[in-house]
Amino acid sequence: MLSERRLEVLRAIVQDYVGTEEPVGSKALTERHNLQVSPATVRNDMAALEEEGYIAQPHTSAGRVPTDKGYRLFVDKLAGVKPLSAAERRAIQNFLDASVDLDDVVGRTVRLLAQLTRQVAVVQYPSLTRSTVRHVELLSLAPARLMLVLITDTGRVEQRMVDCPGPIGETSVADLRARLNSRVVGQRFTEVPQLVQDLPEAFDLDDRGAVSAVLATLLETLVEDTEERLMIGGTANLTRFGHDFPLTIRPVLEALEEQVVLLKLLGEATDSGMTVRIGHENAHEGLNSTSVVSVGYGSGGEAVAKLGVVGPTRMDYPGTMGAVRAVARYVGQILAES
Amino acid sequence: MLSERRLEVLRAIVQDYVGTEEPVGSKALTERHNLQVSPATVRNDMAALEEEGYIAQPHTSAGRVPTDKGYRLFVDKLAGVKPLSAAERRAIQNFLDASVDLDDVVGRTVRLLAQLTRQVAVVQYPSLTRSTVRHVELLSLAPARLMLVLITDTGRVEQRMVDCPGPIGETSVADLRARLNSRVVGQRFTEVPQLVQDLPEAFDLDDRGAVSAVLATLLETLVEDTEERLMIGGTANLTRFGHDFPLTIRPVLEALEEQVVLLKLLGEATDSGMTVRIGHENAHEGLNSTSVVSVGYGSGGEAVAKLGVVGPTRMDYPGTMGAVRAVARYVGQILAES
DNA sequence: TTCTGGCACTCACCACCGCTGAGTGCCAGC
DNA sequence: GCTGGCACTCAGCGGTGGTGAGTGCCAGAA
Repeated sequence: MLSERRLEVLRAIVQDYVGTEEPVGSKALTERHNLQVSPATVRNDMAALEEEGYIAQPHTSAGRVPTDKGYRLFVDKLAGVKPLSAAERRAIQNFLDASVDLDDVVGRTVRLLAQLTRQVAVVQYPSLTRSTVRHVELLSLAPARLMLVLITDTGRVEQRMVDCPGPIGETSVADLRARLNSRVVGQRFTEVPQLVQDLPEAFDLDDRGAVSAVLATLLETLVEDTEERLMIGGTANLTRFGHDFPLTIRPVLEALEEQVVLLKLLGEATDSGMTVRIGHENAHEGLNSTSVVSVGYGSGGEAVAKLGVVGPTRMDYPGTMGAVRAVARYVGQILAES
Repeated sequence: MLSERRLEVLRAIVQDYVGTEEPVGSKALTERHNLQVSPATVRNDMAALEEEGYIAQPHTSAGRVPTDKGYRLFVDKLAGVKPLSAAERRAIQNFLDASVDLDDVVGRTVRLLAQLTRQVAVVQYPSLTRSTVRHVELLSLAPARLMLVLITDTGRVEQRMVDCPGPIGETSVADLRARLNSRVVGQRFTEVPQLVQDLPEAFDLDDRGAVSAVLATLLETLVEDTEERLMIGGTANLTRFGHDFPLTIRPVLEALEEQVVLLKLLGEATDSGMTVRIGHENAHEGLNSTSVVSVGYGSGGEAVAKLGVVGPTRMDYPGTMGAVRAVARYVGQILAES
């Protein structure tokens, strides 16, 4: 087990390295943090920390740099979450309060997160799985063509074309619309299938084909849309990544363009707490030199989606975690109000 | 006026430079292109071209590099648009045909363009200004709260909350819905305001407040949504930009995050032809070392929105223009079908 | 007039060299 | 277990010289 002082040394190394972006040596450490011991002692501690794999030297005769394992220990044991200042919190609230619709909420959240953390921000649109149906609308566009519009309690709207096997009259459409709504409004997506399965039986034989087509499209929309949409922002912050550019930044940009990768990234966060994945803990290898801080947010007590930031492993963890948590909290409030 | 051969030399310089990314010298030129004259002659021509500002030397004793003015001449006079191969065209069509909804069409288009051109792609969502109304839907959510849903012929759906000054009955809502639709369906957005202005008069005094609120929101939506949405992709291609990285790429990433900038960028394209803006021709200074190739696309004869790519001034113009034009054409087809 | 071969010149790039200084590991002594 | 001292390592920096691609200019040929 590492002594108290050695942990203190590790903390100091992480803080200094994050600040200066340069390997930190024993002398500088004793000067900047009042460790009350000599550089030589610190060197011994560093040797021990290196032995255990918490820090590493880029090359002999250079200072030490934290490893992924070192950051992990730092995040788990040594650092808290740094709360935002009152002014910052007010600014967040004002900025988000000005949103006009769901797209705007998400867009603003992304910009806000990117700006606060000076990193790349990722925000998932509120999930449909946990959402409930607010309204289903059916419109006749042509005799055998309908448009289905689904509106959720989170303010999301999805629409699909439905091509029916045969024409369906306006009154039948109205009837179907009414019956559909009376059954599914206020219900969770997951419960919809069983609630509508016997609907075709209530209609004339002539119309059943069309009704079935509508239901099929509806169910498909519910399922398909569980694949969430995302918005990302602040990619310009990647330029602050490091000096050895193209190689570092490229795989990250590529990873960020793949929705699937991003969704997985966020997906691993648990509902309750914040998740921090450091360097190689990220499954995707393009993100091996990045850390991801993510958290769920929700309108009620439950999380409906996730948001987070992607940055270099050398990031200000307490500050980033503070910002992510605060933003998630406010977005939740905004969603609850609307 | 430049002689035929000098134009030929300029063309050769552009082609070589685009291929190798290195300043091109007189000897290499005569070897790679069969110019039928000696390097010395070419040197004289180069001196003349430089005099006129079409090419420049990064430093003495280096080869020549085209200037923005040189590229401009190349694009205007020396290069055609390189059509895609039959296989490429088939691939485009197959890929786009698989789209399920508008978001998907735009998303696929962006990915396609980025992949074909190996540059950053920007696609504007079909504009509402030129669109027509397919349907307006009104839903009562609470006694004095309605939801307004607007569906366009391009498949776009917008929804807004309407808070009415007082409660409005279900029959009045249905009446308003019917009247609204009978007046505006099939009409252009720009014509809607005058078509609905006298609607409140058809209602009881009790309901007029609510009707006015609905109309106000509708008109607001029409106007607001002329600010288009965009989708961008292929940012990872920026890493192929140049060697002197952070400085080149950063302002571009920043510019790409600002919707306003991008919209202006595309906005300058004329409806009919393709627009190529080279280097300093772009108003935004972050994009001074990039070229933008853009073109309008549309479902009918008319352009409803724009799309394009952003890349280094040193880009393969004929190929890029070919890809952009082809993609725009197919997207237009897809939109016309749906 | 226009093109060509020849020639001197320029200068970015690269490899090499030695210096400097931050940082290290180890050890003997407190 | 901590400290001061000491020898060692090595990335980074600036200077140096050679190389070669590329140039401009000029005199002579077509």
